[in-house]
Amino acid sequence: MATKEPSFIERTRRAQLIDVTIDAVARHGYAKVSLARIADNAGITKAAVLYHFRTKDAVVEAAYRFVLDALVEDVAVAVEAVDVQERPQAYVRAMLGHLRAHRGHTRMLIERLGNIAPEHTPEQRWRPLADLIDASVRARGTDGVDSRTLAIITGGAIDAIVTERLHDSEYDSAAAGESLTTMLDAAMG
Amino acid sequence: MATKEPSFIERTRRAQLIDVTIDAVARHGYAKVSLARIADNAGITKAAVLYHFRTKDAVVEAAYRFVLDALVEDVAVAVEAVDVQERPQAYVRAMLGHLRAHRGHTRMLIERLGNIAPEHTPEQRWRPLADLIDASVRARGTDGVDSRTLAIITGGAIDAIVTERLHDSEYDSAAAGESLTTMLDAAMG
DNA sequence: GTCTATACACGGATAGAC
DNA sequence: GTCTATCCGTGTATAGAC
Repeated sequence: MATKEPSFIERTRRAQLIDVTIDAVARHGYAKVSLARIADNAGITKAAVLYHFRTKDAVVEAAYRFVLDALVEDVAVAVEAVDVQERPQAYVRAMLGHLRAHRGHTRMLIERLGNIAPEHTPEQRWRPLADLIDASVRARGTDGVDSRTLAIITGGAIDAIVTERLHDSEYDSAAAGESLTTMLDAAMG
Repeated sequence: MATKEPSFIERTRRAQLIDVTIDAVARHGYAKVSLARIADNAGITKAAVLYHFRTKDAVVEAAYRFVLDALVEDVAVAVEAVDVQERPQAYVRAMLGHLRAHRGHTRMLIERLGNIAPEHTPEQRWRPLADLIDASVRARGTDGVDSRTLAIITGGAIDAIVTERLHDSEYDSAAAGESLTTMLDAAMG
């Protein structure tokens, strides 16, 4: 039972709305994005926006999804390009690199990741990295490593580095990433 | 010229409002606290709340301040109780310990720290720990350590550990703290 | 000095006109 | 399929009761 194919206008409008929403969040922050602002920047009325999305949150969620998918895709490619032992470090570098390359996406991602969305458990955030860590330590022959904690620590550290760079564009997030990978490497034995 | 002494009722009401606000945030999250809810839980009207505080944000800010002051005080005592070399580790332990002891304060703190308040630069967050790290490495005779980055990484890691515990009260944040202090110790040379 | 009543502006959501 | 009119909730300002 395939759902109805969306029309051309439908897809165009949704893409446009996602685009202006990402922009609005980058400019004014997650909390201050109003439906009116999104509608205004898209050149339509509030109700017209709510025709294409059920609620305002759905618009923002879609924009977040878009940005997140780009990140996940990018990181996945980078991670798979290297040897199993080096994947956790590649994860860190790819994450920071992607956000440096897509500065407009940064604020959206960090402000959302910080918040607690009912439907996204924190596990979804650390599980992928924890799996990479498990595989890496297995390949190294080390053991006794708590991959969950290591992934949580590393993820939090990445957030903090990115946040710092968002406020100070002179901050060298690549160098910070190297410090982090070094610490991670040592912790994995 | 000293500012006017606040009356008994004034101090009592403010304390009560701060209390119900902390509770409301712990229950429903930072974003969903409305002035109406605060007023309701305190048994007065919205306007009465705004008599004691200029705006809704001022109420929430005061509640945040209250919770933050308790944390800072607690951590400062713990840090000063130990030797200079061990202070960064004591900072981590005290931070996690305090949040374990005041679970009702946790959500308030992390949701606020995540957000970007215009008046609070991120430096205020990492500077104290960076100073402890600087003093510690000086005492150890190590050098070449980027204390800013190390503080940012550690602070982000603490946030992530606390967030995880907020969602899974079975999670052993003390053990995670030990992993973190070990990593920090290694990074300081 | 402390509070209630009321009124307004704005944001989000819905019903129904076109 | 798109937008107008409208409604409800939230934050804020003012007047005035006690």
